[in-house]
Amino acid sequence: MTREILLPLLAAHVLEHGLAGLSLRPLAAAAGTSDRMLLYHFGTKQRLVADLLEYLAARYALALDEALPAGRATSRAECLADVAAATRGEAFRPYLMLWWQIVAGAAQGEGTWRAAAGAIMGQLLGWLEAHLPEGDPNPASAARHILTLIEGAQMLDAIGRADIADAALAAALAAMPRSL
Amino acid sequence: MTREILLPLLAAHVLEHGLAGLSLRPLAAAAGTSDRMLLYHFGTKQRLVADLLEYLAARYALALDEALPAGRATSRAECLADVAAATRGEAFRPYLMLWWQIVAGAAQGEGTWRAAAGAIMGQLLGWLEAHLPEGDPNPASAARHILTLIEGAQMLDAIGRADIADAALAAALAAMPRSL
DNA sequence: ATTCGGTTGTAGCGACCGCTACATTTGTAC
DNA sequence: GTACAAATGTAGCGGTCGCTACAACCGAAT
Repeated sequence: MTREILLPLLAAHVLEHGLAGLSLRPLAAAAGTSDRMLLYHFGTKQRLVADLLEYLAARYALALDEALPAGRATSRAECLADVAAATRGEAFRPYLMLWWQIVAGAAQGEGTWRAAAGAIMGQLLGWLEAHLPEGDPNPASAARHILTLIEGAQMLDAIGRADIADAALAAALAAMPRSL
Repeated sequence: MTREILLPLLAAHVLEHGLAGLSLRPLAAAAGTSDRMLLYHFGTKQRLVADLLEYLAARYALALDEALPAGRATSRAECLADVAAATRGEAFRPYLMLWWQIVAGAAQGEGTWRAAAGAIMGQLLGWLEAHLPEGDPNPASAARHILTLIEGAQMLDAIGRADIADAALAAALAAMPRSL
């Protein structure tokens, strides 16, 4: 049972139960092994979590690529609407539950988590820039604007105030000229 | 040493060290008492945290009222700029560090935290609606829009990507007509 | 002076934590 | 078949956790 076989099983457990109170023995049991073997493969709980974070970030990027439409949007507004529709669905809830724990860890100043969070945001930013309309005069600025709106909306979703997020995205869409 | 005297001391420790790995013995030591007495006063760690959360939310609301300008803004853009300036400063960093842990807890489905998070967002929303210009045709919508932008920006601040937040707010400001 | 309820200290329970020492099994190369 | 390294099981270490039993202290009412 190598690390590569282990990682998806560990990821499944973490996606269901979160990273907050993660402890080796239940995690190992969920993967059909023992704490002893997790430490044998990863050396340390800290490194296990770091590796798991990296693996989960890659999986999240993959899930994004599947869920998001392939071509370019025809306007900034459509781009925002597409990303909102794709990432605010039920399918992404486990990832987002984890995401807010990563943000919390990063806010606390922990380097590993800050790096993971920055990488994930960078990836999303790259996707946004690549999917804005060809003719957009300032895709970098538009992508950052959209990303910030999406993340604010997702936070409000997470705390059970999706109503605020809905209204906000509607207002933002209304303020974005369809011609762009 | 009553609960009312204890709460500010506990809050200070939590603002510095976070809620994530909170344990009674160091917390008690920071307040000059013992785990034994914390449980005597609060009954249970769970209720202690709930009371502390309520106290911190009140303190945060107070800090907001101090930091935010008193009168109405003259435009949606000014309103956004005012709130961004007030809440993205160094003074609010401890509160925001805590905030993302509350969000993470709420995302995990924990009721107490979700309630606290919803209350805090409700308060901020109320302030925003009250400080938009008199003539705003849809203050409810504008407040939700601004709130979402602010929260997205604060998340990006928290993970060390304030650059994205800056660009996003600049773009959002540019898209908000000064005439509103 | 005594009683008594509210407050505090001491000590420790049982559970879980990350991690490790040690022995054993297993697979493989000779 | 044997030797050897990788993989795994067993058991437990030292530590921290939330929480509690018990006794002592204290101030006020009688």
